[in-house]
Amino acid sequence: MPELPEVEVVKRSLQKNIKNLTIKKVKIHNIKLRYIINKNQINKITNKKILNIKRRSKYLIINLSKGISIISHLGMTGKFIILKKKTLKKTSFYYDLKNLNEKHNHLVFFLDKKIKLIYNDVRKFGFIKIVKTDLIDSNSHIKRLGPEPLSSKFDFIYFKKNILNKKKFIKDLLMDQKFISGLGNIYVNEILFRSKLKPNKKAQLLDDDQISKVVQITKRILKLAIKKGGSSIKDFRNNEGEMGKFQDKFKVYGRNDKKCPNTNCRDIIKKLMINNRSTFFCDSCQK
DNA sequence: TTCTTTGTTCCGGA
DNA sequence: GTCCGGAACAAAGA
Repeated sequence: MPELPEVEVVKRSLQKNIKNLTIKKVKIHNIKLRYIINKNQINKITNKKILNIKRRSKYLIINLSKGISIISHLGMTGKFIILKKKTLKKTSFYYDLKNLNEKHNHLVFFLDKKIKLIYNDVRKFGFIKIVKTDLIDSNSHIKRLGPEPLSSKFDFIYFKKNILNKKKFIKDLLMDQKFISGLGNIYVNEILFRSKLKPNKKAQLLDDDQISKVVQITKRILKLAIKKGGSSIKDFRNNEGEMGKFQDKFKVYGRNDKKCPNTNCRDIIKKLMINNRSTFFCDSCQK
């Protein structure tokens, strides 16, 4: 489930592998992703050079020549896979390819040097949109996004200013992309455990120390997760078919009924639904 | 057949 | 007008 760190890992991998290549041809196997892809959109990106790959929140932005860009969201199970003749021989990647169900390869981009970029998405909640580069900031997906958690805009002062009168639970606030963009259910559960905050604590009740802590922990966890190559819960893989390693660092996510990882605590991790999302926490360690 | 999974959007009520 | 919670939606596997 790609959240900010996973999308960042994908971005870096795309930068390494497909930057400066030209899209020669695009084959659509399935037009029905989150939004329907039409032939006209595909025509706009053929014979364009890939200038840069960026990330905003959980969105990938691929800048092409002639002022055209691709905005993509991976949804739950979206993956970009880079296929080179050379990489086929690497065992880990080859293994992964064999296990990849080809019927979920919805788009194939044929690039220079016989490199193929495949968009594979089992659930089809992800999307690809073609937009003019100078209209990205005003795009409906992008324009309402709050600050990037790793930017200097997300700090103690911003947090404190924006929780006044916030009756939301702290968990819902961290999930709110208008407040802070890029976090999803998994990382929010982990951030709250490490910040020692109950998910259903009202945001406006956080004191200064708690605000400092949650800001600091958020940045630290995201940086570490990026360094570890993201998290592979079910099927996240980077472009080269490799798993992330951050899931080994999970302290609460998916660990309901198991012992709290804090050595001096004897409680077990509880699971409850908040806003229809699985929420994992330790009743003793989180206040 | 039903349940679960996710991020986003929409709607009704406060 | 704004805020908030809940539900709907997309698809498929268990």
